[in-house]
Amino acid sequence: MNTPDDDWLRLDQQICFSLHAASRAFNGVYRVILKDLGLTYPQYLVMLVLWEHDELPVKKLGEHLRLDSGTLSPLLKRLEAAGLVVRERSARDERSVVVRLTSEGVALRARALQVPRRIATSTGFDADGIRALRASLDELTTALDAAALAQPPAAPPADERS
Amino acid sequence: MNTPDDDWLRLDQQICFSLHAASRAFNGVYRVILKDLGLTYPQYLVMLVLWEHDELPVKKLGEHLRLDSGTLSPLLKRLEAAGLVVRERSARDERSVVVRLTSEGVALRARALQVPRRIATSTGFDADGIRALRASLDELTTALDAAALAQPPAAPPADERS
DNA sequence: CACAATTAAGTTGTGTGCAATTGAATGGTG
DNA sequence: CACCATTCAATTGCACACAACTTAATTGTG
Repeated sequence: MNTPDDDWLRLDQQICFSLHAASRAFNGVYRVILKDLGLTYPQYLVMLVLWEHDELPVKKLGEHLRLDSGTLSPLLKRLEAAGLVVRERSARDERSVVVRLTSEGVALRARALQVPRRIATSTGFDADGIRALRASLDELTTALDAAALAQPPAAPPADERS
Repeated sequence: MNTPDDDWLRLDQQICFSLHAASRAFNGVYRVILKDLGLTYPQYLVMLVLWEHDELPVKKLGEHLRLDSGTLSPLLKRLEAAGLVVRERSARDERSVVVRLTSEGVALRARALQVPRRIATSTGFDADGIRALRASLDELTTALDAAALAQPPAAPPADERS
């Protein structure tokens, strides 16, 4: 069963559609469930990290979430406006901004405790199924990240004179 | 091994992180590869559908892609500006707008033929692995969509008087 | 035929996501 | 110590994604 280029365009469609669709479907369920908490999905991800670390510089937050300041800055401003976090420049390194939970932010955790179970139920997967899927996705992400670094055919080494 | 709520918040983090990360990693690889074609990832998805159907009303396109006019209208305008498609109101139903490939749009398909193989390589998965992942994702999407419809606790039946 | 309900696109507003740039602060190096 | 490269946030610009609303056309019903 060889796969001529023409068929590949169809098969490929299935793969990217599937991931794209799953991602947005997940987002949709989170949106519904998180509405009670007044959080968006990405904001919830930030809160999850903060609930585990209490206080973090924006940089570290970005590393945990794979997001840069371009995304985090406005998002954190909204969380601050909502009274869930405060941001203040670090005393030791004035370049760094530390994000800290307010008491309100800490308190929200209690109401968030029910979220994971509702999500898990919504997936229709059991614990093992979720674990397996997560493993596949992580493997995929690792491979894709490595490939993304290797791909850029338009960005050569860039030394050799200059 | 019971899982108290406190642990769930951690486990959950893993799941949504994984999917979120995988989705964006995929997007990143597509971005790099599609740059040659001058397409974004969502635009590529639209083109894939059009390469199979040649001409479709916006509504049908949205059903294939699970996207609404709010997303498609500006996206299609950009594809039209790029000379890949034309949009014209249907003669039979003036509400409907039909999207059709231009000869340039048809021609682009030839250059897109190499994309799926490069993507497949980037995933590091073989055909079976991809198939399995796709199956899991589709299953997940189906469950999530069903759950999203069932969830809304804030949108009761809404008949019973009124 | 008249009119309400429905349907299709488009528009508006909000919130990411990311590349590219800016500006301030820090850390070497000579 | 002076200067340059690096680092960290923030900002800007562009492109989704989606809810809510608007407008125009069509359909169903009386």
